[in-house]
Amino acid sequence: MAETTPRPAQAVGPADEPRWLTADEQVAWRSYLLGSARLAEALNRQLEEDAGISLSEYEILVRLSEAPLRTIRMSELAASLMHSRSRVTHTVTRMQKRGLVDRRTCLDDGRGVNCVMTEAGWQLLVRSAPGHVRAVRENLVDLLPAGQFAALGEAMGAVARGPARDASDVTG
Amino acid sequence: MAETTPRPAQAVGPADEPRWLTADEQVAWRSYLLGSARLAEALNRQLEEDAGISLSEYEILVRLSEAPLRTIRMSELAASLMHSRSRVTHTVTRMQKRGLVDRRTCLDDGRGVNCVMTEAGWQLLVRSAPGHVRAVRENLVDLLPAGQFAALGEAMGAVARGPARDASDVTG
DNA sequence: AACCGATAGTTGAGACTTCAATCAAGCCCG
DNA sequence: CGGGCTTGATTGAAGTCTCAACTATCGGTT
Repeated sequence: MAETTPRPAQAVGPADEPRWLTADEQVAWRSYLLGSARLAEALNRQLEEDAGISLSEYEILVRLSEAPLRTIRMSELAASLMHSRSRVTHTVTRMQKRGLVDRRTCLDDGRGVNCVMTEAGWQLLVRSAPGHVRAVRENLVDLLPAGQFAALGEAMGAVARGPARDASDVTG
Repeated sequence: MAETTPRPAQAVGPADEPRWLTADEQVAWRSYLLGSARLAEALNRQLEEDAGISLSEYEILVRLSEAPLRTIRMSELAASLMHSRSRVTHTVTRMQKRGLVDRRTCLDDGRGVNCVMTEAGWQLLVRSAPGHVRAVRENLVDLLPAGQFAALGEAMGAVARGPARDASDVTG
């Protein structure tokens, strides 16, 4: 077992010795990498085949469907999805060409742009939601006992919040 | 709360009524989506800045570093990463241009191609591993109590294995 | 030996994302 | 009012991934 160890540099200066992952942590981490890859793949494939949209486009439709007037500003859309502004711009442009969303100028802020879901977008969401939910169940929720799924949600919530940024961080 | 519900079609035919996610499941699922997006983003950024490679390239280097003769066949590489063959072909081509890996024809199978890590690839892995591990800790492992991280690993292992495919599945 | 379906890998086009540069509008301060 | 900084959004180029089509080899069959 010693020879093929993944740790490139076993002996490092004691001062800044990196804290390698333990064997158990390695296993968990690789499971995460494989599981998340597999899950993303499955969900994207299902949506693409059944509705002709990607998971990010679906997520945009969901956010819009929940918003008052089915309208959200571009930057809020980006923030709520943890996507870059540029990414949302491109994605919304493509969706707009397909008639799923529209752009409106933002009245109270000349810089802002509102993204509005069209009726066609709504219809597409209605049609694709059941299949998507089924895929989420088959590939995630129903694979785990309820408690374990809830725990996973908790954990990933902490990950989404990210490392606590205290004042000593060099943020600027 | 009723009006902005994300469920497009509340009333569906009772026969094939979709099993929507419960409110709790919704929260957990969205935490997953946000957390995984944030984590992938953080790890990719760190590797790109500090080592000039992406997470998938890093993973390829790790797999190679663990293999006998630091050599793996393309298709095994693809399988072990849950990536498509095509994706691995493209990625390896780029890495080869940068001198991180090399291709060798496979002696025992004329169709096969072996991917070999070069010394430069090994050196790059050695240099970048500490920073990457630190990022994994900061953005995932150290955010969770040890037991919770282990549980997450368990859960994602089940996800990686995927839905049990019994004989009644139409797989062919 | 010639065939045929399955497997390994590549290729190129199109779709998607990232990054840096740009533009426009808001905000603050003297 | 008139800078100058910050924020919101877009653009285009470069990089990456997916998908379908293609080539080549292997294995089993006759």
